[in-house]
Amino acid sequence: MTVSRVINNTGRISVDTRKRVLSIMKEMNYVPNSMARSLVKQESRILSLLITDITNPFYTSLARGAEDAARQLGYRLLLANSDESIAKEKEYIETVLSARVDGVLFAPAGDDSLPNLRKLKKQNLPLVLLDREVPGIDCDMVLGDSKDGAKRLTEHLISLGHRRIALLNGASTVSTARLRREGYEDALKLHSLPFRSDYMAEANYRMGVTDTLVDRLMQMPEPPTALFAANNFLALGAIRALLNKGYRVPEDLSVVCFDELEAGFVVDPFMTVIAQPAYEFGYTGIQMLVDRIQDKAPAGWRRIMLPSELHVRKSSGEARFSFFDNE
Amino acid sequence: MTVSRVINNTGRISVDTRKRVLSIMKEMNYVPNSMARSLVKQESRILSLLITDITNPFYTSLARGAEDAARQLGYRLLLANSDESIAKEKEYIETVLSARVDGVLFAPAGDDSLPNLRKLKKQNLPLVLLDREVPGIDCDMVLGDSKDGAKRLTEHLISLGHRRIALLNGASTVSTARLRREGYEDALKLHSLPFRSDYMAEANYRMGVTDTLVDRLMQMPEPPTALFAANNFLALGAIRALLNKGYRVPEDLSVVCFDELEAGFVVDPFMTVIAQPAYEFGYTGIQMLVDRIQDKAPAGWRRIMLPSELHVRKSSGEARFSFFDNE
DNA sequence: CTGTTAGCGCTTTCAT
DNA sequence: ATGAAAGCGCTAACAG
Repeated sequence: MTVSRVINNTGRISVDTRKRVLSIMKEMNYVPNSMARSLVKQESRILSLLITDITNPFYTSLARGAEDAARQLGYRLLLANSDESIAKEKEYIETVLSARVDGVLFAPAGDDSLPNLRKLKKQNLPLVLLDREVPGIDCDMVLGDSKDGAKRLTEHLISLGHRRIALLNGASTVSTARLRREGYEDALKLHSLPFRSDYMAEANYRMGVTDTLVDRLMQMPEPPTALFAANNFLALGAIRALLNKGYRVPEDLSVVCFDELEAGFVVDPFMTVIAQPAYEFGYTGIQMLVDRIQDKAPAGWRRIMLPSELHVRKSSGEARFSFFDNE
Repeated sequence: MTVSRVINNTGRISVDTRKRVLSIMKEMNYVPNSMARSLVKQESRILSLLITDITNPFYTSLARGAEDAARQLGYRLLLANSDESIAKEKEYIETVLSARVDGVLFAPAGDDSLPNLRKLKKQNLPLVLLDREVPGIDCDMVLGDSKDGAKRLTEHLISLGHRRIALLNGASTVSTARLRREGYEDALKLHSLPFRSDYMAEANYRMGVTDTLVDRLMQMPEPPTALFAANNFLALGAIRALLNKGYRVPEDLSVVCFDELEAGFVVDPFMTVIAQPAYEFGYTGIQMLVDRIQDKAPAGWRRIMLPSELHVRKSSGEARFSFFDNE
């Protein structure tokens, strides 16, 4: 009818009819059905964002950025949470596919997300990968410089006099974990320090650190004097385990990590971190996605690498000498 | 066609046809269009959750609870974030209404959410209010016992010897803020302590505490020796301001608050809090909502009040005497 | 067991 | 400036 024209402010309509339509709309509490509209227009103006841990401030900041960008560009944002689970990710793919969203912002759980992502690509759905790369998938991406950040964090520890630096890493199936390890090894090499596999530990990014793991590290004949945790929650888990066991940070072990700790660091700015611009991850991601949807994007895939900052705080302190050290 | 029957596993279908259909579906990467389906079925199997601050661990835990419950009950969850803004809330209402979701879980920004909520009710959309009440709206609710929690927190301070206890409250347009103030006043009255309006301050729940505000409190002739903050972020903001100004917690000022601080308290369990079961807020809310949708709910409105726990930690210490005190 | 018809609420496109 | 017809992709209700 003419109603459609009124709603969409399109075509010529007499002032009178418009008024009448609007008043009747009010009267009967009419709300347009966006599904019906999407069905015929073949677009939903909905974008979707998948994060791996809604509990982690890195991802909530990212979500806020994505939300703001989406709103400004006239899209709605569907937010979902995979809990680092490939299975939930798969469910999620089904949903967004059948919901006919216009594009997807995707923080993959890891390399095993490949089949999930392939499915997405097969439908030609515009896709931007966030934070983590997945070998085998070519698409737009917004990443941090994990390798460089890890290197700077490790060098910070070395500059403090630490020679025995442990790495508490995420699963090696996640690109950021691999790169952070590389950066860590690079820094060691650069300063002629040996890489010791017994200083390596792996855990889930979602706070999967156990007391046992910390015990193993601290009860070695030559325990580390510093620990580089690959993300904020890993660091928190490690510190909790350390305190449980009666160790102090940084006196007994310096701890540094990737990603800011918002609430945590406010009480008493504590953690030395490489802070990534989480909000910009989301904001930039949505911009790239919408560019792609509206065919304003360049032909090739874009790969944006956002800079990070080293914040030195209290969790990292000077190494104290011991007879184990050679230097 | 027959395809619909295959997809929905409904009606009688020969094994052969089913196989053929499935294989062709695979071949052409067919994905059912859930909008078209919802259009005819008049239900979307989508629930929607609005929280006021995606950055606050209380709400992210709540969201995880809602997510889990929704998944288990066969619904999808659309997550959104109002930033405590009535305007964003309004936009959101438009969205969920036109998206024809089956029900809404709603944490209102405050009493001014009333028109927004009325709009929702006018469409007869099943609605569950979360965490905050709104005068004028009758519906299912999941709440915490703000008054009792505030009372217990205040009494904790009193039992520590504090007589001059300030209240840093949320906006008085939010029901929880009003109730927390009542609980605070009750505790004072019960212990024959005077209520002093100059010990009251108001700020936005989203970390809107300024150094000025803290200054005003601390530079009074009789400054408070303890501060009760109405939520976690208010406490964090206050502590940050205090540390900025060179005060120590709890030595110079004890600080306690509502709601847990997840990440924050892990580093070194610090804040004395009334912890609310955030996850259960979300989980229970979805259950009530789905009951309502499926007409399994009782006739009247249900109002569930979830219990909270007092966790005494380091941010609250014994009051030290001063000549200002009478007792 | 499978196909047909109709219609969910909208937006084209083409009349009037 | 307004209306009529057709169809987006699906399912309910009947045929066959």
